[in-house]
Amino acid sequence: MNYNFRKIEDKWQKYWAKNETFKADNTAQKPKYYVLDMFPYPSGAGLHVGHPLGYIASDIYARYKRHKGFNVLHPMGYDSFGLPAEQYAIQTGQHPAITTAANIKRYREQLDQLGFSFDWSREVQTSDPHYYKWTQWVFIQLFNSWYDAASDKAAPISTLVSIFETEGNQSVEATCDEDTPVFTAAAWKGFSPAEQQQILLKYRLTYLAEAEVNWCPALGTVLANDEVVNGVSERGGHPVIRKKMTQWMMRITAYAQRLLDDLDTIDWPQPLKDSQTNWIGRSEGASVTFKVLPNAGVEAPEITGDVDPSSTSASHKIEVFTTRPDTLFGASFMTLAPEHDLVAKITTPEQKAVVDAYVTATAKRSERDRLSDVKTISGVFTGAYAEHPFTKARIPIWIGDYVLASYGTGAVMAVPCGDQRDYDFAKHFDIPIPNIFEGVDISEEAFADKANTVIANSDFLNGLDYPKATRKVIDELEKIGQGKGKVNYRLRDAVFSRQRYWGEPFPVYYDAAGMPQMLEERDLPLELPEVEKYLPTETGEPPLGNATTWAWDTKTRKVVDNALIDSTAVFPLELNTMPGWAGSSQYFNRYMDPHNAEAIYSKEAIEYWQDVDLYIGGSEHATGHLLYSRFWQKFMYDRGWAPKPEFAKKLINQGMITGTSAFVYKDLNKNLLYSKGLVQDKKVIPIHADVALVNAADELDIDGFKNFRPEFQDAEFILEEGKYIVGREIEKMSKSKYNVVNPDQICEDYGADSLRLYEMFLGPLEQSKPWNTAGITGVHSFLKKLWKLYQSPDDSTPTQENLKTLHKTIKKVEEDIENFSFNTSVSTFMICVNELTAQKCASKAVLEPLTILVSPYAPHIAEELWEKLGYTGSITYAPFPQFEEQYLVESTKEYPISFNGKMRFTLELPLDMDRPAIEAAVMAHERTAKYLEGRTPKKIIVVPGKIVNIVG
RNA sequence: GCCGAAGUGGCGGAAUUGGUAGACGCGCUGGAUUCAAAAUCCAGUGGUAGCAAUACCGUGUGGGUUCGAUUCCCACCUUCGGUACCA
Repeated sequence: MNYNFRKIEDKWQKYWAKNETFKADNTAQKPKYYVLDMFPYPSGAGLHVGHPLGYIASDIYARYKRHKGFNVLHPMGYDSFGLPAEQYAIQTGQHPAITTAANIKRYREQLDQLGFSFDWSREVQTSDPHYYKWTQWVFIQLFNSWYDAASDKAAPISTLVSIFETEGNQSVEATCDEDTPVFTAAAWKGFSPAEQQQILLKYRLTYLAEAEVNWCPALGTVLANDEVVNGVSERGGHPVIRKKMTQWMMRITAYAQRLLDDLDTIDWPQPLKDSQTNWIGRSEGASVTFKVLPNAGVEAPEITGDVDPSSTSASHKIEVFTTRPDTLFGASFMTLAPEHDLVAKITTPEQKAVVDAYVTATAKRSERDRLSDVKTISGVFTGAYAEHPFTKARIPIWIGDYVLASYGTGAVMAVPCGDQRDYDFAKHFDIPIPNIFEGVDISEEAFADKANTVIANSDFLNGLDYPKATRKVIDELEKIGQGKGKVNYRLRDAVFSRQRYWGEPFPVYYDAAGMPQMLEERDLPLELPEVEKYLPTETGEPPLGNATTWAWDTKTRKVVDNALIDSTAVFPLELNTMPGWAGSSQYFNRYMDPHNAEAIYSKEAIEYWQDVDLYIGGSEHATGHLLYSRFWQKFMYDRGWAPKPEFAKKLINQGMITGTSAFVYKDLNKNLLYSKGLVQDKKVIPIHADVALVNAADELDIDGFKNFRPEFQDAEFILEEGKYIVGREIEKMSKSKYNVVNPDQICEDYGADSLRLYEMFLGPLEQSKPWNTAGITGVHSFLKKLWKLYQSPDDSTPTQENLKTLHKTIKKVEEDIENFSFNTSVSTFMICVNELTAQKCASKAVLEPLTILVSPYAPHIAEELWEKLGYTGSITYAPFPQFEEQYLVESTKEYPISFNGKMRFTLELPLDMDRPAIEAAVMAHERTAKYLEGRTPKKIIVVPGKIVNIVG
């Protein structure tokens, strides 16, 4: 009987579905193990062979853990809100829900075909109101929380209000907006409700702010920093400009230090940790305040109200952040970012024209221009001067676009002798460069070597090194109240608003005072309204501005027609929607109890499952999803809703499977296509050919190609040896590059088990590697051999040889699975089957454990063979075989021999090796012998002619 | 520029803590089977020299440590990923 993989796979997939074989139990007594894949965005293109790589790996591990006696949670779902469905809707008018549902259906078919052991009863979809009800719920909890820096955790906003009522905010340590005024309890009570709300907004973990954002005109939306790549949008590559807008923000900066510290507690890949560390960008230094000297013609400082007595001081102040406070005496000028608030206030009338021109010119330049053009030095003098905190020297204040408004305070104290950018700026504008380093020549470039710094010409810092000088200068600055030690982070609060339709609506309406009000938990979910157009409105409002029924009636607690808005009982709802990462920041916890309608998940469920034990997904989410999720989890932990401050103990990044694109070469001017070998140095344009039209020998199917690209119907093909040979190049697998290999066809030709084995066999899980279907015959013939081995299983006693082969395999496969080296274990299987076939082994005592070993990798055939061996039911929970070393050691023996009549040592060597051969081997290695003289090694392992191992 | 990963046959890739480099698979060569092909099975396959046994050379380059280095150290080259005027 032949190996009929189609019949077998179909049979067992139906069996698993019918018996709910992989359904996880929330109350089992077994130890738990949670294996999670990053859930996919269901795109219209379906899966290609690269997508399932991580799913296969996690499935192998999940099945392995089941064999090891764990209660395994292995769920799957869809991150189904997103831009492509919306763009498709804009083009076709088709509702995104419809396209999304169709795509999900297709994904599910493809996933089922591969035989994954997902517990589909726990499926979630982020665009399902039953799911996003809880995304909205978390948002409300964030709104109702503040960050108590004293206890270093999030707390309910009500605790903050009671502090305000009893003692004002003077002693409150919180992570809040920089412009938060200081007030007393009495002042607090005197504020109107709207004013109180305004102040609380400065403390909430999610808040509204006028923020400079990445605005993408082509997409009509705001993008987060990680969605902008090289100044253009990650999706579509459209230009992005800076724009000020009122946006919902997430106060992730409150968690910067904890996000950094807790990286040490999780087993994640070092490169990924490095990029998070980099992204958070902690730097230690000091903040220093410079007074701006009064100057004729400079506008008088504004009095910003009576809440903050400190702001009524006589002059403007510039606060800077520096990592080199020790070089304070080398500061010879200051530079402000062109966008800095003070620029307009301190510029002298004489300088006003040039400054304004510079500011306007900079604003016009896109972020991309500014980045690509880092060499040009530009800037202008404001005419104003600041006062050095210690020397009281007059320091000119410049503006320059090398200073970024978004980092630190948007202002720097420029120390040209110690910083190359300051140095270049000073040289360019002829600003003095005082030297404050002992024994260092700064005539050519700045001296930035902290480790070898000795300070000079710096009053009380003279002779000190970097650490000492830093400590001293911070002490002195604190004494005069003009600075303090400070830790600065590059991490910015995350913009949480998107001007899109296909996302979670905010559970927010705006009251008569324009203040945001949250819906209550019982009002959720607030479902997306229907709109006629998915584009932004003509007035630039988000797509939800097109909805006619999008107002909140506070009496009936229902969404009502916009016409009913009266600002007493009926109010407008928020028009923005949440970004893509909202839905993916808690899904791993929701899987624990996905159908709970009363809570995001039950306490029992999360107490049982705790956290993800193994998370597998791509490294492209390093500074997006994986950072935001850690933030949400920490928040949930602070507020007592999650038992662990980190959601995933171990994470593996699977590598990308790249495609091997094929190219034809068109003559630059003529409708001529050259075979690859004939191109040489002719001027040609490479054009993608569909890889399906090329055979394994890189030969193009010319007729097929003419159908594929009708514009070459009449083209002349210049052949070599009667063939048209294409060029090859490794590229990302993508529809537009015509290099996509589809798993359906492979399942059809070779079966899912072959595909699973082959994807693992291709190479190390974490490496990126090119797809090449040719090699799949190797693993496929392994399955056929395996099948043959089971044709007449008997009850015979296994031979020593059989047992050796088996236990060698158990040992290696178990080690490989634990190390995620799935590629080498597939090789081990092949060797095992070849050996057993040669040994003519038919013993059930060997075949039974072998079936269990293979089952995580090739589950369908394993189930079928399991049945052939006479077992009923699924192999899924059969105990993983135990490795026993006794079956491996039979072929070596230890010999005590003497060498040179002086030393005694022991050899471990094959039985068939004679003594003269051993001695000849040792003699041949004089240098080794010399090394051995005077020593007493425990054991020497020798093969003819060479020493393999010396122990002791 | 900075941070990280990686360079091994024609190809994908193996190689426990330093211990027979190239496992396993693809491809290729020869053979068996076949009217023929597919499929299957057997043998060979890093390079150079040799009929052969065998010898020498071989893990990006140049050094170093070691009885012994793909593995450890230093310098450099190349490729890929991340990040970028971060004060």
